[in-house]
Amino acid sequence: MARADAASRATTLSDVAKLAGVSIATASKALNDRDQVAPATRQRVLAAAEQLSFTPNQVARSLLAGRTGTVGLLTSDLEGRFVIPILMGAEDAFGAGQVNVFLCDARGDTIREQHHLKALLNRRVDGIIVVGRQTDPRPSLGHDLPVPVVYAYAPSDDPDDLSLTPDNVAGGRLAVEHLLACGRTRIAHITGDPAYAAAQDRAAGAAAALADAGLQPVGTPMFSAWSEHWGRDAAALLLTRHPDVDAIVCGSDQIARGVLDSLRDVGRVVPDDVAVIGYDNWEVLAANARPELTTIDANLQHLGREAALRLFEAIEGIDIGAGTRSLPVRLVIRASTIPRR
Amino acid sequence: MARADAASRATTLSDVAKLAGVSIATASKALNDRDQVAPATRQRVLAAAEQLSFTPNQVARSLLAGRTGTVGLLTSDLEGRFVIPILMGAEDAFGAGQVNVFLCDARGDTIREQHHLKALLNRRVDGIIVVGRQTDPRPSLGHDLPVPVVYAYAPSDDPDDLSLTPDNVAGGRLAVEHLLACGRTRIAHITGDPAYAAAQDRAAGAAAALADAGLQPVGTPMFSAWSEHWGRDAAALLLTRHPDVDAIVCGSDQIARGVLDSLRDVGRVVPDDVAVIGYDNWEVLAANARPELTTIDANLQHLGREAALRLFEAIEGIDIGAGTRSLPVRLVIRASTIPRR
DNA sequence: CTGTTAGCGCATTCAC
DNA sequence: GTGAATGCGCTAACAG
Repeated sequence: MARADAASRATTLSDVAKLAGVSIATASKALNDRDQVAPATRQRVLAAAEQLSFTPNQVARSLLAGRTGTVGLLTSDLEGRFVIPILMGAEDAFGAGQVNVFLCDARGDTIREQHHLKALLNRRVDGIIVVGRQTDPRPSLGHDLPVPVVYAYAPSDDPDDLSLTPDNVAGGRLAVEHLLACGRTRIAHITGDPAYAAAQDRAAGAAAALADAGLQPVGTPMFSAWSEHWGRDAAALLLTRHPDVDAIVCGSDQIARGVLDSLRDVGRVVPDDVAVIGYDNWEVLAANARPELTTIDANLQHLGREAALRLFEAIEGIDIGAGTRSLPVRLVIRASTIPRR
Repeated sequence: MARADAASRATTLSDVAKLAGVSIATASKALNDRDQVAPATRQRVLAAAEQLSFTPNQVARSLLAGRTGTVGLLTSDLEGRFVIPILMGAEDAFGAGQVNVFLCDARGDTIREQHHLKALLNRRVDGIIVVGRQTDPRPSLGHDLPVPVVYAYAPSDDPDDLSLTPDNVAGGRLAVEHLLACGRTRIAHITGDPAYAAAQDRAAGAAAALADAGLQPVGTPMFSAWSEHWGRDAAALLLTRHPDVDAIVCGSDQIARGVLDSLRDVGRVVPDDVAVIGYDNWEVLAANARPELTTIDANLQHLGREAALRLFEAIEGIDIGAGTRSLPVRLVIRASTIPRR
């Protein structure tokens, strides 16, 4: 196990000052590039610091500055595949600078969330990002907090908060428009739990795009679960009722995998007979599908980065506004909609 | 956006003391349950603290105590599905108590790792957990650190460090033993990249279990990529060469999914004709497979929790020992090895 | 240019 | 019991 001799406390500024033969004030100035110090002494101090491998105690600095250079990342579920890229993006944006991230997983429990919130505040974080696991609005943390808050993925239910969420309506629209561009006209929609805003929004976007093109959807959107199983069952049902379908928009990559499976079972060739498009661009599912799956990518890492940048601005005192902003999504084209050359 | 009136600094202990009409020393004692304070005054202080909704500044406390109640979680890749449950387990073990976690993603870059390490040290974390993405040994952070370190998943290459890693040999063995118990005797192995210790260890465990049973493996272990594609190709090849195979141990759930796919293509019924077992218990893949996939679960969340607990002990000054400890894995039985009743 | 002084917010001696 | 003083490590005023 790694544990240095506990006797030797971390070297402190006064150690450096002593070694350099100056006061701790001058040592501080020298190390912080303040200009009121003679070049020679600065060199001595720097050398001393180097020799002792001195690094300033951020805790002391934080206490003095009233700012810690830390932010809290409050999430509801870590296992969800949505929060991870967002978290990466945020860590990315921050990590580049001088700020570190406190990760707190509330496990979807309000009590625990409050507990974590309080802990973060006690640690004097400079700001907080709240990351939800659905795009449905979640309760606001309120406005009586001493630090700014940005909501990512799950928007706050309070329009006075700033929330960043992926544009699911645009995603649904994008999917249909791609299929239309591929020459499809008999387009059906199989998606997940109707209680999710994500399901409703994507369906709405898809429907709107169809309407804009003067087309009717094939059947009504089929809602149920976000699972591969449902994708299989739904596709089987769909093919019986509407054998003339030539494209299926799926609410998730999981569903799309199930759909592909069923299509293969009944001998329909993808994309020649039926084109299939997923949602999420979950690599392990989309890139390994047969054929590989065209899908919508919500750009979550970018979303996380944006949230971090906005928070950073707010911390700097800049007004970042409020409301829920829908961030653009993008189409990832693979073989399930475009035949290979 | 949420930002309280910046004018009102956070209420401090002296505010409470003033309101309660006592010195800040007594206020401190009252709030910290020290016994040298009259019940009446304690009540007054508590009431004042409540009224001002006072919460002690952890930064100041940390500076004073020399301990921050924070730990660093240094990981190489967040997107890897291995680090997430470990991270959850650690967050879990810590979150219950009074410690918070700094998350640092080094993106697999040594430079960035050093950078983060330094930042964590400057923030005076009480300890560090290093989480790798493979079970291959990784470079030690060294022993000249002022805080204890525990390595999770990827062990340190230095035997003087404490490392916790899943027991892949036992996993391979467990898989084969289960198949043997199911009455299979013609067992093949399809796995991933041979450069991974995980692939080698699992293969070794499987081979040992076969040998113990006095059986020969069907063909030699097939190594290549950790992908569904490879699973399909390998299974197809295997069936041509060894049509009499009655069970396949797969190095990952992804590979197993590909194997299942190929088996279905050629009309082999799982598990009746051929039993299939995966590795990782990656829910989205295993639970949605046709049939659902029996697999090995590495208990990563438990591993994360253990790492956190060991680190905590080390912080408390308890000797946690050193070396690489392999933590037990478990079998998750689903329909791909046991026919449904 | 340099050093002395004064805190940041809190917990802990020690007198009273 | 209570409160004045001390200091955690550092930076920002000043004064020299």
